[in-house]
Amino acid sequence: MYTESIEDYLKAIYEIQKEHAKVSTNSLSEKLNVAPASVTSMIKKLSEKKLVTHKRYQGVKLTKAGQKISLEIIRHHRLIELYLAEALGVPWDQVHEEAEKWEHVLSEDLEDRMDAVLGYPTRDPHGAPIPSRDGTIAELDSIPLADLRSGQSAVVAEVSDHDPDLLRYVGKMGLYPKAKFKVLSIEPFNGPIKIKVDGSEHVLGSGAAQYVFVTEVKGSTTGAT
Amino acid sequence: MYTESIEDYLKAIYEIQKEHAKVSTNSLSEKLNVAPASVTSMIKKLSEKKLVTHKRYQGVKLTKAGQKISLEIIRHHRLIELYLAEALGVPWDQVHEEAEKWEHVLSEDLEDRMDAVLGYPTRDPHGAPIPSRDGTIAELDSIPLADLRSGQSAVVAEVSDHDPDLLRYVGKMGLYPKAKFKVLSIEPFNGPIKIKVDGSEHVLGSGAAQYVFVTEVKGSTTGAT
DNA sequence: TATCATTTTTAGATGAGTCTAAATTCTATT
DNA sequence: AATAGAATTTAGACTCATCTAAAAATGATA
Repeated sequence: MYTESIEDYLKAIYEIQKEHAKVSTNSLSEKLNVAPASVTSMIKKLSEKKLVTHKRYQGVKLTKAGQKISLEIIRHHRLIELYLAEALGVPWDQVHEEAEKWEHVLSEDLEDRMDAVLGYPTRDPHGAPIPSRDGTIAELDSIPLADLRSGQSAVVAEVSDHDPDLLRYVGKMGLYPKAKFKVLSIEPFNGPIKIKVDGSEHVLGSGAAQYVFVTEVKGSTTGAT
Repeated sequence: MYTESIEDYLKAIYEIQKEHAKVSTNSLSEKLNVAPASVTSMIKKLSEKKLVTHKRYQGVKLTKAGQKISLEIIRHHRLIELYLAEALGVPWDQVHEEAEKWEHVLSEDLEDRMDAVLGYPTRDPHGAPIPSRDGTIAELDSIPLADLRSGQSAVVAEVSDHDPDLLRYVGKMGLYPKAKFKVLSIEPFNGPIKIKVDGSEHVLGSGAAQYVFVTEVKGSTTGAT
């Protein structure tokens, strides 16, 4: 077993790697809320344990072994989130925080039991894919809502869980995973976006729209500038 | 919030205090699997935080504040045990280990949700009382099964959860909390005990019978020597 | 291409919790 | 009451993860 701290680093590296290719000391420092010097010394340790590869001043990259562990933690995290939401009615903006602590102490046996009770799910409450036990993960092919055009309709695939306020904000509009909606208008220069979800209209700031990812985009691409 | 280690010490002190009045450095050392010197230094810290009182060479005692915290942890522990058994079907010999880790990271909100789902229970799967939120606990008035006499019948109140093997052993005989049974014979000098539970007979070593606590004792006290 | 701001690393310290070995205090027995 | 053996505490060291301050490397631009 690895320490909680090591698990947190590996998870953070995986998440940054998914978006940025370069996983810098600074990005980890920000994500984990620790000083850059602390990151450097942890990187040294992870590197010795062959969980990451590291070239000085060039960022880190997970090894096979490192990725396996990070996906195990992410599996724990997302199964827990879904379990809390489904079985105990915890609101989707609170499940992340709870899972953040529990994920490090969940046994494999309990993981399996939760998985079974949930019916072997593939998505967490925010739409993020749940890695399988053997370490495969179905990453989504989705785009930010902010990139849509007027007149297009789409389906919510995933909402970033990094900020509870964001989740409450878009939740009030009904923008949960699998929700269908239509873009009525979208203003230029990152202006507000008017959408129709389940019969009712809402206006959404572009900041939030960056963090709502959608699929099944249909309709005119020429509606607005 | 206190560290996991502090919580473990407080819980251990509570548990020893319940049986032994003197909570010695050595008893803590054994219960927590740490060196006696480590206990001494932790006692110093707990004492500074006013969670225990301590006279050198004379053992420790929980303060009001210390007891409150230890009961909160025990509440977490026992609610989790019951939840795991009821909601996820975890066998009663495994719930302790799982709860031991989870108890330290359980939020108050989740505690409340589990409490409600379980219907505000008063006993964990081993029959131990669950402290209330405000820190009251209904300690049981029970005696070890080993102290019974031939011919007496009684009801299982609680089984010690300190050893999973013990739980599996007595579980095979049906000696769960609330089970009624009758002592058919009991041999002297800590000999084997023959009992009848739910229609079938079993023989039980006195070692195990020390850790099974019973109430509602009825019948002859004069049956055996 | 030389310089300067940014990023990263090194050096050294800190706090938490643990350990071993040695000293001290207590207690039971003669 | 003296003393042997057990329990407890002190002293000093270790690991883990972090920090701050300072040095070094990078790379962007004038």
